[in-house]
Amino acid sequence: MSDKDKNAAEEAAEGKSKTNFIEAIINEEIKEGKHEGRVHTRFPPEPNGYLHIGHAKAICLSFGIAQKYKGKCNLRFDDTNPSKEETEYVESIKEDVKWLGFQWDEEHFTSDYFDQLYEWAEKMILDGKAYVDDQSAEEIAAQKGTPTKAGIESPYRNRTPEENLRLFRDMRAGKYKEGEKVLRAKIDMAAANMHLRDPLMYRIMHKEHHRTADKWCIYPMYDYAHGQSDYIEKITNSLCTLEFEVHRPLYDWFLDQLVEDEHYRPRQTEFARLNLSYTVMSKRKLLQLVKENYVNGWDDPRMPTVSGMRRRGYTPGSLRNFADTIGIAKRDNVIDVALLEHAVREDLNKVAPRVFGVLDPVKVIITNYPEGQTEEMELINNPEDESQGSRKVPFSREVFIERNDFMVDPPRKFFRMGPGREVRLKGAYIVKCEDYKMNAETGKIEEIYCTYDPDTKSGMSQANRKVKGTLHWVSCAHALDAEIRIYDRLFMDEAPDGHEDKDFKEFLNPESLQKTTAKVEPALANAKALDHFQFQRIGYFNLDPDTQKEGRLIFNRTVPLRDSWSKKGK
RNA sequence: UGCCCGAUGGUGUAAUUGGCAACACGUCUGACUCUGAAUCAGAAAAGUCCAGGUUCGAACCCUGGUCGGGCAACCA
Repeated sequence: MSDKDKNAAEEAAEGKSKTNFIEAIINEEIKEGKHEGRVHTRFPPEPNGYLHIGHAKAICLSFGIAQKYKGKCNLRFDDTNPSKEETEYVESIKEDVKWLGFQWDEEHFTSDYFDQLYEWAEKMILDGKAYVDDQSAEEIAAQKGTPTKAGIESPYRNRTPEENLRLFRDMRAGKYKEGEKVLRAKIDMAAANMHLRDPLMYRIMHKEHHRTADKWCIYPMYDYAHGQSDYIEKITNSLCTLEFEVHRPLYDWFLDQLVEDEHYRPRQTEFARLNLSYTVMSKRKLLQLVKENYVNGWDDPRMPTVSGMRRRGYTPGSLRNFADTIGIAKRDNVIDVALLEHAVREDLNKVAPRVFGVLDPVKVIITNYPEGQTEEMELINNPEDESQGSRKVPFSREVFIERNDFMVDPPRKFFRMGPGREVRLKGAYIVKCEDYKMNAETGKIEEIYCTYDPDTKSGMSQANRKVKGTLHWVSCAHALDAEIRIYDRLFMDEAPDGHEDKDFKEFLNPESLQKTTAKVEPALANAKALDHFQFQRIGYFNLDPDTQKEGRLIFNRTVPLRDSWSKKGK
């Protein structure tokens, strides 16, 4: 654990951070002496996909609460549906949780509890609380009624416990086909809460389970498994998202039937899930993007997955800060991605070295600089961290600058180059734009002609002269060509998330991934590959995305014109 | 026309649980800058969905509305 983490934990323990409503509930429980002040949470993903930024919020919450109260937090894989779950996902989830900076106290699988759950099911059958239904899924659905109309009881509802037990054991023994029989809880077909209308507890699935293989052919449903798993693990606070709110009465009902030690009864509390603007987080849709090759895998840098964001250069700390900033509440929310991007910039600015690279080069010729001369300019690697030192960058008569760092007719607050203007080439000289060559047909700038002031080299007497702005540059003679993948937002507009069936792929940004040849400084010669990300206001480079261990570089500004400039004119 | 939940500046969250509505992001203005659009200084912006009620006092409690979300998978 880093010092920073420690401080955060201590601060939280001392109650310096703001308290959310869940902490208020826990404080109340502690005051009442519930669980003897013990706090034990859990993060229970289904291993059917990769974790995304929404999960990161949930992880920070459950693990964060445990840290704050010096309690425990378990990682539990909710693997009750073998048709969707895979070991690949289990591994990625563990990796992502660790990367986020959390270590779970216990690791479990719901499948570890299949025996116990089965035993409890038999008990419920014997108690007359559960029965085997022979009807089809369609028939059961039809009998369920609607939110405004009560359901009707199954003709099999009143079988004797003995018969139910025999049938249930036969189900387990594999005597029936999928869909032929199910086990249902006997609650109330007229309940106002649809989830209480004799919900399914077990269904038959002749499927290989990623952990129990073919041991079972009946699998428990989420509602039957979750509360009991919490109970088994002695979870005190079971935190989940809002859509499970209507499940809580059922969660409690099952516990009512089975809890023997009230002391260990867990409590479910719901919070609002994260919604991010311009971001699709539905696992189903992310899976579709992967399967249909719209992206290059779950960890494609454009994906909102934890692994994608890792490749994109987000730091664990920035994600935790983000989670902390958005807080926890029960009301639906949509967070602007700008807030997330702000969190990375804040973090990256402190750690990432700066380099020169020109994505869209225009040649600048310094007409009064001696031909063939080269100077080594000393550049600070990170203005926010002296310990990162400096490097030498060669300078010569012809340099590339960014195309959008020059405007023929600059608006009021444009501090970069324009005809007749002086700007500083960062770490080198002040230059003045004397002339430029424009393609008459396309209006494209082809070359810019400048003169330099030899007395203004960084560190020299005249170096402090005020100029409009500062530009990054790369010497033409020394520039390296770098194949760069430029990543931008995956979705341009608000694509429908969740279960809406509109084709969200229509909202994909066709230019979310572009390849270009940029001019970069020689120091990047050993970079294996460069991925460039547009974080709204800074360009960010990830060196060597394969190992993900190498550099975090900030390419000196690659910001497009601000809207407000064009609005205001000059 | 059922049940459950929610509603506080543009956005998101607070408000010592009934006691001066605060913080962050964003926006705007100015300053500064060898690019961090960072930083610094300042400003605008809600009177807490509406209508009643209780109270010395209500964002908070009560009643009735309005609006928004969720719930009818052999998914989780």
